[in-house]
Amino acid sequence: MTSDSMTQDSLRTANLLGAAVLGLHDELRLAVETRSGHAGEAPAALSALGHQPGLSNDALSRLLGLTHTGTVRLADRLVADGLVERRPAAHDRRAVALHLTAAGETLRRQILKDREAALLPLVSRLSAREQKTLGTLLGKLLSGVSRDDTHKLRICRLCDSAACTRCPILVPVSAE
Amino acid sequence: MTSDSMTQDSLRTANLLGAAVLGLHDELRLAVETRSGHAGEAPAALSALGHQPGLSNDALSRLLGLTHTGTVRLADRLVADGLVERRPAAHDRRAVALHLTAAGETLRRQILKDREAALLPLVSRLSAREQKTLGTLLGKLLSGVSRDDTHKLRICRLCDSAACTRCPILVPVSAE
DNA sequence: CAATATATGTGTGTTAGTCACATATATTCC
DNA sequence: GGAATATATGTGACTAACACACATATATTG
Repeated sequence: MTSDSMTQDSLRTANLLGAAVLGLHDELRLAVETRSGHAGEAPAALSALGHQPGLSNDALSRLLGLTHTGTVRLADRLVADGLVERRPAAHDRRAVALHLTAAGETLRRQILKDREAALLPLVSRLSAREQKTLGTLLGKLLSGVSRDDTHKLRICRLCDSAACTRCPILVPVSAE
Repeated sequence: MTSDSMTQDSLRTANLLGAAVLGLHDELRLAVETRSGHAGEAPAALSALGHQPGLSNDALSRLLGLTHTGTVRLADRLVADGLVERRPAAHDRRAVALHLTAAGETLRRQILKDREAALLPLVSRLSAREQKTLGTLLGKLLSGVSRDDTHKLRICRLCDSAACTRCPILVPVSAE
């Protein structure tokens, strides 16, 4: 195999990966936005607050990739909808601890279920062996994109912790 | 392997796929929006008009998944930026044929290059054999999501036709 | 040729953000 | 123990990228 054809093959695979990411993202976005009744980062916010209750606005903004202000406005909307409540933070009287309400927790579960319902039929078209291979390859790709710890949490902001066994990117606490 | 563990493994793979889609989509969105100076579907519109010059507003709206009105406004912005021009359509005097200007074509190439620059280093972390396997698996996933012909074109709206050899989902683009 | 369907575009509204700025609390450095 | 500085939240004003309701122009069909 010449270097040129290798490059050409890599380009093809890269392009195909881009198409898959775009096509699947469309599906997943539709799934989580329809249920939540909110667009943008609202579903991710609910999911992240499920993982890490008591997150501050500031921490949440880094996780979602929004500005601080945008996150405050997002929290406003979620509070207005009765999905999130602002509590005083434990050790910092400036900070706010964001927590899901019971309604927020219910909605979060439904969002994750809808996301799963969009993904599972696709994965199920593959054999058990193919699924295992896909998992390995995705793990390698993800370890390539992920940067610092915040970014890793960011990538996982819509994950279902119940389904995330042996997460390939939040790997052990070793040296970062 | 019990059915339960199979389901659990599938769930894990599905979740991992979701994380990869989200993490990669973040990267790709940043890449194409930064260069284009527009958010939302503008980069995809430029790319799609590269594939299919002369697309009508109506056809473009279906491709991008926007309402007709949203597409008209998007075209307004692109025309105002000198990237797109509206020409009379060939056989329908109601319709408008959207074409890239020279500046639009240049920007389109840059957008595709930026997208490729985000994807290629990731794919290159895999061996040639792994890349081939990934391509096969992605092809199967994509044939699972893609529905009608319009939807297939939609998935490919940001593809680089130069890199897309042996596209696993797309029927020939010739006739519109 | 009348009725209907299709394609574009305008006025108005909404959502999800942004930036600039103000306030309150922590932290750090003499 | 202050003073300077950093951090965290929040408000006012604005913008981008859409959506909906409606109007107009052209095609198509009965």
